[in-house]
Amino acid sequence: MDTGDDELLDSAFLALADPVRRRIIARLSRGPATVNELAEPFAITKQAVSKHIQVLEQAQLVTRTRDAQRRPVHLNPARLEALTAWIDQYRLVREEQFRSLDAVLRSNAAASGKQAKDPS
Amino acid sequence: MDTGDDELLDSAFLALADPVRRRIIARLSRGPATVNELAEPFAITKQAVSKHIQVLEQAQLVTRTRDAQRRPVHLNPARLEALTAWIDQYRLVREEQFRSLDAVLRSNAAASGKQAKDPS
DNA sequence: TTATTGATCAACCTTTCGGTTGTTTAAGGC
DNA sequence: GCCTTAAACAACCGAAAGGTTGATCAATAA
Repeated sequence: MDTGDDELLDSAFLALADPVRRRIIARLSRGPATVNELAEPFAITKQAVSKHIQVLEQAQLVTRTRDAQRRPVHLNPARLEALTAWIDQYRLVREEQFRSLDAVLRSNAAASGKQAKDPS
Repeated sequence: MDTGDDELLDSAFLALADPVRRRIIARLSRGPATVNELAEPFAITKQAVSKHIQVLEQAQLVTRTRDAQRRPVHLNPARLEALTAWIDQYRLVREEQFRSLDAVLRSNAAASGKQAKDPS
């Protein structure tokens, strides 16, 4: 389960590490779209866009449904949430430590009766 | 400014798309560490770990200070926050639309007087 | 000064990524 | 049936990623 998580995080963060794919995500946040629609704003071939979508799909950031010969792409917000959850797990720990350190510094300054390194 | 943002997002998401670098982030969330300390748990060379840290540094996810001959690495929570901000920007939009769609479906079901596709 | 320790630099190798062109599949429209 | 359209598949190419080994630099300790 650990390794599976790892691979999902690998592929998801890698998927977001490309401006084309981030713009696709941005577009899909306003609703589903087909490959042709998604490819339209870009100066690259439709095949290249199709590959980008495959990367997003493998990361489970998007899913595809069938609608006649069209294959609309949908955003999967749950996977995006998993990424923010991972980041916040460590970001918040560190920020809390900053606050604690700050508190210690203030406490020491008060106990010593001298001014701390406060630039004011 | 836009392109700069793009490149920062590129490098930051790419930096997180590797299990070694994510473990380094996890370690640094508990406090600064040197390259040797960071390299210890891994089965790869110190040089490889040094490269990983350079990737994190270029993405501004970590910074380095000088302490005699040691060069401790520090986590930069602000950059992590920028990533969650980017993700949430689109995740929340989409989730709100889901709620709206749900409301429309419920409304239509009520107006038609027939049962909706409610599985209950 | 010399040796030691912590860390980077440099070259090289293999794999993967982003892109192309060209071909095939699948579903509708006529 | 045939033709058009949406999209995937396949082979290929250049650039970059992740790893190695070996040499170098910078700061301390002897």
